[in-house]
Amino acid sequence: MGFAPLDPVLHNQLRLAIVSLLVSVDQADFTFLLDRTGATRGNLSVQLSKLKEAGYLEITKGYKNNYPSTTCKLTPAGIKAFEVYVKAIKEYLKGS
Amino acid sequence: MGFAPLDPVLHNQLRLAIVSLLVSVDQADFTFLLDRTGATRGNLSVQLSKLKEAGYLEITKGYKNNYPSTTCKLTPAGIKAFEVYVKAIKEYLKGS
DNA sequence: CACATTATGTTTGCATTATAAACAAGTTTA
DNA sequence: TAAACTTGTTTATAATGCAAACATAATGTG
Repeated sequence: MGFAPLDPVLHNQLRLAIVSLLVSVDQADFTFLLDRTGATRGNLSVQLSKLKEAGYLEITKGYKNNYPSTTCKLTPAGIKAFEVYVKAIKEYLKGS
Repeated sequence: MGFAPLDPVLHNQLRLAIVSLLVSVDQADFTFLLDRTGATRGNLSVQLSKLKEAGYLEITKGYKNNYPSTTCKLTPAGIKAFEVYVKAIKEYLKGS
């Protein structure tokens, strides 16, 4: 039993944190993710775009209290990818 | 409870696989790691060097059947780092 | 009203990383 | 001896990560 490949989209600290959060809360806006992950805005913006481009999340832009607000939600593909990733990486953690 | 940072030395597919293997078998040579990880020689060589440079493993060069043989073994720091990494990444996998 | 400050993100630029191709050095086989 | 195999290292470059700089609009403040 070799090591399963790790989805490169998810094998990144910030993107993994984002997806991990979204799996739990189902939906979240930019500011929430910013707060929970501790990332910079720039990095968060970039990584959200990559997750979107991968088809793992859906981004909806709207307004909240007159301010722009970006809302993120995992797609079914995103949820599935997370599950696959979790299963795969657990193989690597044996021996722990 | 935020997300703990993930040791960048270990947060790499090949290096993690190497360390994971070494935690189990205690000691292994280049060819064994090559076979088990499926990596290319070049990549394996580079990543072993990085693990060594990080102080996570000790490399001993010798001969086996007249051929050069590189033997790898985790240092205590390497073992500790793996444990810390495992604990840290498990936080990200909640919701699975 | 004018001007600073806050809120929310995006784009850009540079340093780091990952990885395979090319190279090296020696051994076995025919 | 020449070809092929074994064991690894170095190098070149493409991809990635990340924060600084930029952009835009709303809100306070004097």
